[in-house]
Amino acid sequence: MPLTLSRVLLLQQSRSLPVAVVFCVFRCSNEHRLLQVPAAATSPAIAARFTTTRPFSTMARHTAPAAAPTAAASSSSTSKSSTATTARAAPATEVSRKNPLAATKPTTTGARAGSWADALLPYLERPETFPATHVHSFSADHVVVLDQFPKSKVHLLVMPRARVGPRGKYLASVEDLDPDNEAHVLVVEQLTEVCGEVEQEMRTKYPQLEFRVGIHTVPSMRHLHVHVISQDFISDRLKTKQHWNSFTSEFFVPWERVKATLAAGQRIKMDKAAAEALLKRPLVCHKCSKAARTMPDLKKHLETHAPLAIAGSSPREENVDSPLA
DNA sequence: GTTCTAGAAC
DNA sequence: GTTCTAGAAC
Repeated sequence: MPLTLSRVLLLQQSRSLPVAVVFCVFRCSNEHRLLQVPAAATSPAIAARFTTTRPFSTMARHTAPAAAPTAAASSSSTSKSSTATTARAAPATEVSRKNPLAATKPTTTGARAGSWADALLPYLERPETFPATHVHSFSADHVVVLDQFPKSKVHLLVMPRARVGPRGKYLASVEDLDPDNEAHVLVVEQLTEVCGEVEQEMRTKYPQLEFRVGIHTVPSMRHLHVHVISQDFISDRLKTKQHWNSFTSEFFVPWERVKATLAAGQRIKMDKAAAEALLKRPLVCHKCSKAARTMPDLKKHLETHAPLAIAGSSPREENVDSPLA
């Protein structure tokens, strides 16, 4: 039987395969070429992002039918949240097999109901219906979602589920938050706690990665979501200058700053024109400030900063008896 | 000729 | 948010 990613993770989790073996770089069937899995990478959906040559198109997307969870996915329950978080190991249900957008209901925040801007809504309404490839964990108050177009190796979204926005709707963005509203203050406290827990969990699982927690000044998605994103930016889904600048310029606002502003009794008011200008900034490496002419150039450069375990396969590795070379 | 960007459509 | 693609850049 070929040693697939799913099987390796299953064996590792059932303790029948030493962690060291999983950590090794090995070659398997035509399905996968070089496979590098960190020792602690027990979340299959995220661990899959550490597969340097596995096409990301094999992962489920927002707008595509959700894949049924693999055996490995069904056995992953590592969250130990202190806020009654339920780690996901849900079966793929009718809802999750359909296009999530099909389940959206009319909203009152402007854009057409059921549009792409509402793609996060089904996660808020029925987090229990999604497989572990989509929902990391949830409680009555929050849901932690795996971004389906991750711009880094680890990219999650933390969302509040309280319907305390205008007219009893979900909060659309941080601009909805009122520092004088007790329910909103509670939401901010809970979000801060969950974000902290998720960030810590990811730091523990992926000690070679750095993380940032924050929001986009002008979010494209309608429902309030906080990004927990690793700082490698090694991802096939990172494609445009706008993607890059949205996470590496001041367009990305640290959650701590949002929290501090509200704690000072001020509402959040974004300068959208200034923010949009940030997205058009020239490409500059977030680690060493090296300028890049094009996105492909920048992405090549980012590989030089990536931790060894997640960097793309080196020319040397590619030359070692690759079955596909 | 190919690569890459950026704007329209969804 | 993504996809598609015209045309700019090389």
